[in-house]
Amino acid sequence: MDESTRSSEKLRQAVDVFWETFPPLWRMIHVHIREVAVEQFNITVEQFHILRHIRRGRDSVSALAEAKDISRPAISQSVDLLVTRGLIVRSIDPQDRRHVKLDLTADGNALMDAIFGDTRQWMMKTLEPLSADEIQALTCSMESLKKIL
Amino acid sequence: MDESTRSSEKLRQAVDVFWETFPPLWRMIHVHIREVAVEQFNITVEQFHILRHIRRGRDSVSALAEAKDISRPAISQSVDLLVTRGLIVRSIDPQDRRHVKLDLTADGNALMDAIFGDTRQWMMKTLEPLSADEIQALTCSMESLKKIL
DNA sequence: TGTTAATGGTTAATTGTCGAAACTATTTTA
DNA sequence: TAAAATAGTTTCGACAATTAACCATTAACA
Repeated sequence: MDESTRSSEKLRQAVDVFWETFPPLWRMIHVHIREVAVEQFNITVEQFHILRHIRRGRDSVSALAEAKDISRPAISQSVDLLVTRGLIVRSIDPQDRRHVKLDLTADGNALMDAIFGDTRQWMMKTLEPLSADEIQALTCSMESLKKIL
Repeated sequence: MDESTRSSEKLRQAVDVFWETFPPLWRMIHVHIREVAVEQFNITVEQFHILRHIRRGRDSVSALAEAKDISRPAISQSVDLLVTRGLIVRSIDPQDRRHVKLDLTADGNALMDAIFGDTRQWMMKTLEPLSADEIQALTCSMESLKKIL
């Protein structure tokens, strides 16, 4: 077995273990967020993700649509709902009057703080069984993944 | 700073880098699967996930509903569609006639083989820039995550 | 400079998916 | 044997997503 064959076997192995791990993990997180977001704050998980993106600086309908890979009208409607809920505000950019800037309100920020705080607690609790080395390896792995995205 | 404070800082760090990495990564995968599943095979990503679960042994409506955390009627309807598409078959378990066993048809299996093959190729290509050590660390991390789920 | 194209966003109409409630059928339990 | 629990489906209402058409603004260019 030559070098490249061996390394491609490793790759394949990584991909396979990925499929056994990521989907259930993501699902757990999804379920947890839903519990907090829906039951405590009465917003859907999708709305949570929109708020999350706005908080991270995606401040227009187009940017959100691109980030979430759904249509602009769909975003526009969700934004409508979140505006009426008082969680975000629209404001027109004087530099480019086509651009409608989106920002979290104080309420929106407070809600996100609460959900993130809660989720972080939960995730920390979930990861607690791991050893310090495993935590370290996990962090490094994610750093290297982030690098290639 | 005592021992437990330091380790909880590490945990928090892991959680934070997680949030910067996972959602965009998952989105990329989602987009890729959609490209293959929708454009080549004309099924939705959600349908793909149902087929994936069936393939992995979740062979009843209830098991799928539990695994995906959505209602049984929703699953039942999706299953309906996939049956009419000829991708899965329902069969009644003679041992327990309430239980409707779900199985992929030859077509369904072929479709999943194709999507998985394609996706694996794509993921391997995506992970290729990583060094052998990084791949190794990634695999280990996912093994340890799998352990605690 | 004035027309055209591109960008950013919304509205309207349609489709599709999900969930709750109600139902049938089967099996388990008391 | 009657009641309860389990497995699945059907119906119906609510919500979310898409496409097409639209308005406003800015950029491109002939």
